[in-house]
Amino acid sequence: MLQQTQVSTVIDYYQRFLASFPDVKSLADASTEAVLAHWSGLGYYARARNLHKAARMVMEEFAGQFPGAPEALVRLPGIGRSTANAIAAFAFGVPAPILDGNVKRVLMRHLGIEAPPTGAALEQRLWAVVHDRVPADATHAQMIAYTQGMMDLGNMVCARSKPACQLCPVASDCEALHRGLQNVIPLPKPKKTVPERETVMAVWQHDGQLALQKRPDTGIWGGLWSFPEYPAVDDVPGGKGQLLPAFMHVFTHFKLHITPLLMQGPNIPQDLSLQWFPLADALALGLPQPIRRIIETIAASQQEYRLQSRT
DNA sequence: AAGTCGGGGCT
DNA sequence: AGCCCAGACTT
Repeated sequence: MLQQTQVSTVIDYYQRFLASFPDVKSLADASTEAVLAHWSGLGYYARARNLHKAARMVMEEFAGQFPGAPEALVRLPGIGRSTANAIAAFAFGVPAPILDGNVKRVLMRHLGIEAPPTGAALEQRLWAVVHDRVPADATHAQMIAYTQGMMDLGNMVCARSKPACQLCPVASDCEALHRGLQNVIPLPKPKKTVPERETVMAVWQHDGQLALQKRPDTGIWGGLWSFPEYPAVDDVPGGKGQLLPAFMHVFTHFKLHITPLLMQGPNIPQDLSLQWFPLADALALGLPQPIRRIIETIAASQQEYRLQSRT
Protein backbone atom coordinates (compact mmCIF):
# COMPACT_ATOMS: atom_id res chain seq x y z
CA MET A 1 0.00 0.00 0.00
CA LEU A 2 2.82 2.35 0.79
CA GLN A 3 4.41 2.10 -2.65
CA GLN A 4 4.21 5.61 -4.08
CA THR A 5 1.56 6.49 -1.51
CA GLN A 6 1.95 8.64 1.56
CA VAL A 7 1.55 7.11 5.01
CA SER A 8 -1.31 9.43 5.97
CA THR A 9 -3.26 8.26 2.93
CA VAL A 10 -2.68 4.59 3.64
CA ILE A 11 -3.55 4.30 7.34
CA ASP A 12 -7.34 3.99 7.03
CA TYR A 13 -7.09 1.56 4.13
CA TYR A 14 -4.50 -0.49 6.00
CA GLN A 15 -6.65 -0.87 9.09
CA ARG A 16 -9.77 -1.85 7.16
CA PHE A 17 -7.72 -4.24 5.05
CA LEU A 18 -6.18 -6.01 8.02
CA ALA A 19 -9.51 -6.21 9.79
CA SER A 20 -10.86 -8.18 6.83
CA PHE A 21 -7.68 -10.07 5.93
CA PRO A 22 -5.75 -10.55 9.18
CA ASP A 23 -3.27 -13.09 7.82
CA VAL A 24 -1.86 -14.54 4.62
CA LYS A 25 -4.33 -17.39 4.49
CA SER A 26 -7.42 -15.20 4.78
CA LEU A 27 -6.07 -12.98 2.00
CA ALA A 28 -5.27 -15.97 -0.18
CA ASP A 29 -8.76 -17.39 0.40
CA ALA A 30 -10.46 -14.09 -0.49
CA SER A 31 -11.76 -13.23 -3.94
CA THR A 32 -9.92 -10.72 -6.11
CA GLU A 33 -13.21 -8.85 -6.12
CA ALA A 34 -13.16 -8.44 -2.34
CA VAL A 35 -9.51 -7.41 -2.31
CA LEU A 36 -10.08 -4.74 -4.96
CA ALA A 37 -13.10 -3.44 -3.04
CA HIS A 38 -10.82 -2.79 -0.08
CA TRP A 39 -8.37 -1.02 -2.39
CA SER A 40 -11.04 1.15 -3.98
CA GLY A 41 -9.86 4.76 -4.10
CA LEU A 42 -6.27 4.02 -3.18
CA GLY A 43 -5.01 3.79 -6.75
CA TYR A 44 -2.35 1.70 -8.48
CA TYR A 45 -4.70 -1.27 -8.43
CA ALA A 46 -2.09 -3.65 -9.81
CA ARG A 47 -0.67 -3.53 -6.30
CA ALA A 48 -3.86 -5.13 -4.98
CA ARG A 49 -3.94 -7.82 -7.65
CA ASN A 50 -0.24 -8.53 -7.09
CA LEU A 51 -0.60 -8.67 -3.31
CA HIS A 52 -3.48 -11.09 -3.65
CA LYS A 53 -1.49 -13.27 -6.02
CA ALA A 54 1.53 -13.09 -3.72
CA ALA A 55 -0.55 -14.29 -0.78
CA ARG A 56 -1.67 -17.31 -2.79
CA MET A 57 1.93 -18.01 -3.79
CA VAL A 58 3.05 -17.86 -0.16
CA MET A 59 0.36 -20.38 0.72
CA GLU A 60 1.17 -22.74 -2.12
CA GLU A 61 4.91 -22.39 -2.62
CA PHE A 62 6.02 -21.55 0.90
CA ALA A 63 3.44 -23.55 2.88
CA GLY A 64 2.02 -20.38 4.38
CA GLN A 65 5.38 -19.32 5.82
CA PHE A 66 6.40 -15.89 4.49
CA PRO A 67 9.92 -16.06 3.02
CA GLY A 68 12.52 -13.86 4.74
CA ALA A 69 15.29 -13.76 2.17
CA PRO A 70 15.32 -10.82 -0.26
CA GLU A 71 16.06 -13.17 -3.17
CA ALA A 72 12.88 -15.09 -2.43
CA LEU A 73 10.80 -12.01 -1.73
CA VAL A 74 11.59 -10.29 -5.04
CA ARG A 75 10.12 -13.28 -6.84
CA LEU A 76 6.70 -12.45 -5.44
CA PRO A 77 4.60 -10.20 -7.68
CA GLY A 78 4.57 -6.53 -6.71
CA ILE A 79 7.66 -6.88 -4.54
CA GLY A 80 10.70 -5.22 -6.07
CA ARG A 81 14.17 -4.77 -4.71
CA SER A 82 13.39 -2.06 -2.17
CA THR A 83 10.18 -3.60 -0.84
CA ALA A 84 11.85 -7.01 -0.60
CA ASN A 85 14.64 -5.55 1.48
CA ALA A 86 12.21 -3.58 3.62
CA ILE A 87 10.30 -6.77 4.47
CA ALA A 88 13.53 -8.68 5.10
CA ALA A 89 14.86 -5.94 7.36
CA PHE A 90 11.70 -5.16 9.33
CA ALA A 91 10.25 -8.63 9.68
CA PHE A 92 13.37 -10.79 9.73
CA GLY A 93 16.26 -8.52 10.74
CA VAL A 94 18.20 -9.17 7.54
CA PRO A 95 20.82 -6.46 6.94
CA ALA A 96 19.27 -5.48 3.60
CA PRO A 97 19.10 -1.80 2.65
CA ILE A 98 16.11 0.00 1.18
CA LEU A 99 16.18 2.69 -1.50
CA ASP A 100 12.92 4.56 -1.59
CA GLY A 101 12.20 8.17 -2.50
CA ASN A 102 13.27 9.42 0.92
CA VAL A 103 16.57 7.57 1.07
CA LYS A 104 17.29 8.58 -2.50
CA ARG A 105 16.94 12.27 -1.65
CA VAL A 106 19.06 11.93 1.50
CA LEU A 107 21.87 10.25 -0.41
CA MET A 108 21.80 12.63 -3.33
CA ARG A 109 22.20 15.55 -0.97
CA HIS A 110 24.75 13.87 1.26
CA LEU A 111 26.85 12.95 -1.76
CA GLY A 112 26.20 16.27 -3.48
CA ILE A 113 24.86 14.79 -6.70
CA GLU A 114 23.60 17.70 -8.80
CA ALA A 115 21.17 15.81 -11.01
CA PRO A 116 17.50 14.91 -11.31
CA PRO A 117 16.53 11.82 -9.27
CA THR A 118 16.21 9.71 -12.39
CA GLY A 119 18.12 7.27 -14.53
CA ALA A 120 19.53 3.76 -14.27
CA ALA A 121 23.07 4.98 -13.65
CA LEU A 122 22.03 6.95 -10.56
CA GLU A 123 19.95 4.02 -9.37
CA GLN A 124 22.91 1.69 -9.68
CA ARG A 125 25.26 4.06 -7.88
CA LEU A 126 22.87 4.63 -4.98
CA TRP A 127 22.18 0.94 -4.56
CA ALA A 128 25.91 0.37 -4.27
CA VAL A 129 26.10 3.10 -1.64
CA VAL A 130 23.28 1.76 0.54
CA HIS A 131 24.70 -1.76 0.35
CA ASP A 132 28.05 -0.36 1.39
CA ARG A 133 26.60 1.58 4.32
CA VAL A 134 24.08 -0.86 5.78
CA PRO A 135 25.24 -2.20 9.19
CA ALA A 136 26.07 -5.77 8.25
CA ASP A 137 26.22 -7.11 11.82
CA ALA A 138 23.13 -5.33 13.15
CA THR A 139 20.65 -7.10 15.38
CA HIS A 140 17.02 -7.38 14.32
CA ALA A 141 16.05 -4.43 16.53
CA GLN A 142 18.89 -2.38 15.11
CA MET A 143 17.86 -3.15 11.53
CA ILE A 144 14.35 -1.94 12.31
CA ALA A 145 15.68 1.26 13.83
CA TYR A 146 18.17 1.80 11.00
CA THR A 147 15.63 1.24 8.22
CA GLN A 148 12.92 3.32 9.86
CA GLY A 149 15.51 5.97 10.64
CA MET A 150 16.66 6.23 7.04
CA MET A 151 13.10 6.86 5.87
CA ASP A 152 12.22 9.21 8.70
CA LEU A 153 15.39 11.19 8.12
CA GLY A 154 14.30 11.81 4.55
CA ASN A 155 10.68 12.42 5.43
CA MET A 156 11.05 14.64 8.49
CA VAL A 157 14.55 16.19 8.38
CA CYS A 158 15.93 15.98 4.85
CA ALA A 159 12.50 16.93 3.53
CA ARG A 160 11.82 17.78 -0.09
CA SER A 161 11.37 21.46 0.73
CA LYS A 162 12.97 23.36 3.60
CA PRO A 163 15.25 20.62 4.92
CA ALA A 164 15.98 20.98 8.63
CA CYS A 165 19.74 20.66 8.32
CA GLN A 166 20.31 21.95 11.87
CA LEU A 167 18.59 18.78 13.11
CA CYS A 168 20.41 16.41 10.77
CA PRO A 169 22.77 13.87 12.35
CA VAL A 170 24.94 13.75 9.23
CA ALA A 171 25.04 17.48 8.47
CA SER A 172 28.75 17.69 9.30
CA ASP A 173 29.78 15.79 6.18
CA CYS A 174 26.83 16.60 3.92
CA GLU A 175 28.16 17.68 0.57
CA ALA A 176 25.00 19.57 -0.41
CA LEU A 177 24.94 21.58 2.82
CA HIS A 178 28.65 22.24 2.55
CA ARG A 179 28.15 23.74 -0.90
CA GLY A 180 24.83 25.41 -0.06
CA LEU A 181 22.93 23.17 -2.46
CA GLN A 182 20.52 21.57 0.02
CA ASN A 183 17.59 23.42 -1.57
CA VAL A 184 18.80 22.69 -5.10
CA ILE A 185 19.40 18.93 -4.93
CA PRO A 186 17.75 16.96 -6.33
CA LEU A 187 17.42 18.92 -9.55
CA PRO A 188 13.92 18.99 -11.07
CA LYS A 189 12.99 16.21 -13.44
CA PRO A 190 12.67 17.20 -17.08
CA LYS A 191 8.96 17.88 -17.36
CA LYS A 192 6.78 16.71 -20.17
CA THR A 193 3.35 18.02 -21.00
CA VAL A 194 0.63 15.57 -20.12
CA PRO A 195 -1.98 14.90 -22.81
CA GLU A 196 -5.64 15.57 -22.14
CA ARG A 197 -8.39 13.19 -23.10
CA GLU A 198 -12.14 13.42 -23.15
CA THR A 199 -14.74 10.80 -22.33
CA VAL A 200 -18.47 10.50 -21.82
CA MET A 201 -19.59 8.03 -19.20
CA ALA A 202 -23.07 6.59 -19.70
CA VAL A 203 -24.83 6.14 -16.37
CA TRP A 204 -27.88 3.96 -16.94
CA GLN A 205 -30.32 4.21 -14.09
CA HIS A 206 -33.52 2.30 -13.40
CA ASP A 207 -35.57 1.61 -10.32
CA GLY A 208 -32.87 2.79 -7.91
CA GLN A 209 -30.21 0.74 -9.63
CA LEU A 210 -27.16 1.58 -11.74
CA ALA A 211 -25.60 -0.38 -14.59
CA LEU A 212 -21.89 -1.05 -14.15
CA GLN A 213 -19.29 -2.79 -16.23
CA LYS A 214 -16.26 -4.71 -15.01
CA ARG A 215 -13.06 -3.50 -16.64
CA PRO A 216 -10.44 -5.90 -17.99
CA ASP A 217 -7.68 -6.88 -15.57
CA THR A 218 -5.01 -5.03 -17.52
CA GLY A 219 -4.80 -1.34 -18.23
CA ILE A 220 -6.16 1.62 -16.36
CA TRP A 221 -8.43 0.81 -13.41
CA GLY A 222 -7.87 -2.90 -14.14
CA GLY A 223 -10.46 -5.20 -12.59
CA LEU A 224 -12.55 -2.34 -11.21
CA TRP A 225 -16.18 -1.51 -11.95
CA SER A 226 -16.92 1.47 -14.14
CA PHE A 227 -19.44 3.01 -16.52
CA PRO A 228 -19.28 2.37 -20.26
CA GLU A 229 -17.42 5.15 -22.04
CA TYR A 230 -18.04 6.93 -25.34
CA PRO A 231 -16.12 9.55 -27.28
CA ALA A 232 -19.05 11.98 -27.28
CA VAL A 233 -22.61 12.42 -26.06
CA ASP A 234 -24.01 11.64 -29.51
CA ASP A 235 -22.29 8.26 -29.51
CA VAL A 236 -24.28 7.01 -26.51
CA PRO A 237 -27.07 4.70 -27.73
CA GLY A 238 -30.62 4.98 -26.45
CA GLY A 239 -31.66 8.56 -27.05
CA LYS A 240 -31.25 11.60 -24.90
CA GLY A 241 -29.90 11.61 -21.41
CA GLN A 242 -29.36 14.16 -18.70
CA LEU A 243 -25.95 15.79 -18.53
CA LEU A 244 -24.36 15.79 -15.10
CA PRO A 245 -21.63 18.26 -14.16
CA ALA A 246 -18.41 17.50 -16.01
CA PHE A 247 -15.15 17.32 -14.11
CA MET A 248 -11.51 16.53 -14.62
CA HIS A 249 -9.54 13.61 -13.23
CA VAL A 250 -5.76 13.87 -13.18
CA PHE A 251 -3.56 10.84 -13.70
CA THR A 252 0.20 10.68 -13.64
CA HIS A 253 0.47 10.63 -17.39
CA PHE A 254 -2.72 12.30 -18.66
CA LYS A 255 -5.72 14.39 -17.72
CA LEU A 256 -9.18 13.00 -18.28
CA HIS A 257 -12.20 15.23 -18.79
CA ILE A 258 -15.25 13.24 -17.73
CA THR A 259 -18.79 14.07 -18.76
CA PRO A 260 -21.32 11.84 -17.01
CA LEU A 261 -24.56 11.33 -18.93
CA LEU A 262 -27.50 10.05 -16.92
CA MET A 263 -29.60 7.63 -18.99
CA GLN A 264 -32.92 6.04 -18.07
CA GLY A 265 -33.18 2.24 -18.21
CA PRO A 266 -34.12 -0.50 -18.19
CA ASN A 267 -33.23 -0.83 -21.86
CA ILE A 268 -29.45 -0.99 -22.14
CA PRO A 269 -27.04 -2.21 -24.81
CA GLN A 270 -26.78 -5.99 -24.53
CA ASP A 271 -23.27 -6.20 -25.92
CA LEU A 272 -21.68 -4.38 -22.99
CA SER A 273 -22.21 -7.04 -20.31
CA LEU A 274 -23.53 -4.48 -17.88
CA GLN A 275 -24.75 -5.52 -14.46
CA TRP A 276 -27.35 -3.76 -12.34
CA PHE A 277 -26.56 -2.77 -8.76
CA PRO A 278 -28.60 -0.93 -6.14
CA LEU A 279 -26.76 2.27 -5.26
CA ALA A 280 -25.62 1.06 -1.85
CA ASP A 281 -24.31 -2.19 -3.32
CA ALA A 282 -22.49 -0.32 -6.06
CA LEU A 283 -20.65 1.78 -3.51
CA ALA A 284 -19.33 -1.40 -1.89
CA LEU A 285 -17.66 -2.54 -5.14
CA GLY A 286 -14.12 -1.87 -6.27
CA LEU A 287 -14.61 1.53 -7.88
CA PRO A 288 -12.16 4.09 -9.24
CA GLN A 289 -12.37 7.40 -7.43
CA PRO A 290 -14.19 9.33 -10.20
CA ILE A 291 -16.85 6.62 -10.56
CA ARG A 292 -17.37 6.62 -6.82
CA ARG A 293 -17.74 10.37 -7.01
CA ILE A 294 -20.42 10.14 -9.70
CA ILE A 295 -22.40 7.53 -7.80
CA GLU A 296 -22.20 9.52 -4.58
CA THR A 297 -23.44 12.58 -6.42
CA ILE A 298 -26.44 10.63 -7.69
CA ALA A 299 -27.10 9.17 -4.24
CA ALA A 300 -26.98 12.63 -2.72
CA SER A 301 -29.39 14.08 -5.29
CA GLN A 302 -31.84 11.25 -4.70
CA GLN A 303 -31.64 11.84 -0.98
CA GLU A 304 -32.28 15.52 -1.64
CA TYR A 305 -35.28 14.63 -3.76
CA ARG A 306 -36.76 12.45 -1.03
CA LEU A 307 -36.35 15.15 1.58
CA GLN A 308 -38.03 17.74 -0.62
CA SER A 309 -40.93 15.57 -1.65
CA ARG A 310 -41.63 14.78 1.97
CA THR A 311 -42.29 18.43 2.88
C1' DA B 1 15.28 4.26 -21.21
C1' DA B 2 10.68 5.44 -21.41
C1' DG B 3 5.94 4.53 -20.54
C1' DT B 4 2.14 2.72 -17.55
C1' DC B 5 -0.29 2.77 -13.41
C1' DG B 6 -4.00 6.64 -8.94
C1' DG B 7 -4.96 9.51 -5.87
C1' DG B 8 -3.89 12.85 -2.56
C1' DG B 9 -0.93 15.87 0.50
C1' DC B 10 1.88 19.83 0.44
C1' DT B 11 3.69 24.15 -1.24
C1' DA C 1 -0.79 24.39 -10.58
C1' DG C 2 3.14 21.60 -9.99
C1' DC C 3 5.76 18.20 -7.46
C1' DC C 4 6.28 13.90 -5.32
C1' DC C 5 5.00 10.15 -2.33
C1' DA C 6 7.43 3.32 2.03
C1' DG C 7 7.93 1.64 -6.68
C1' DA C 8 7.01 -2.20 -9.73
C1' DC C 9 6.30 -3.76 -14.07
C1' DT C 10 5.91 -3.63 -19.17
C1' DT C 11 7.35 -2.10 -23.57
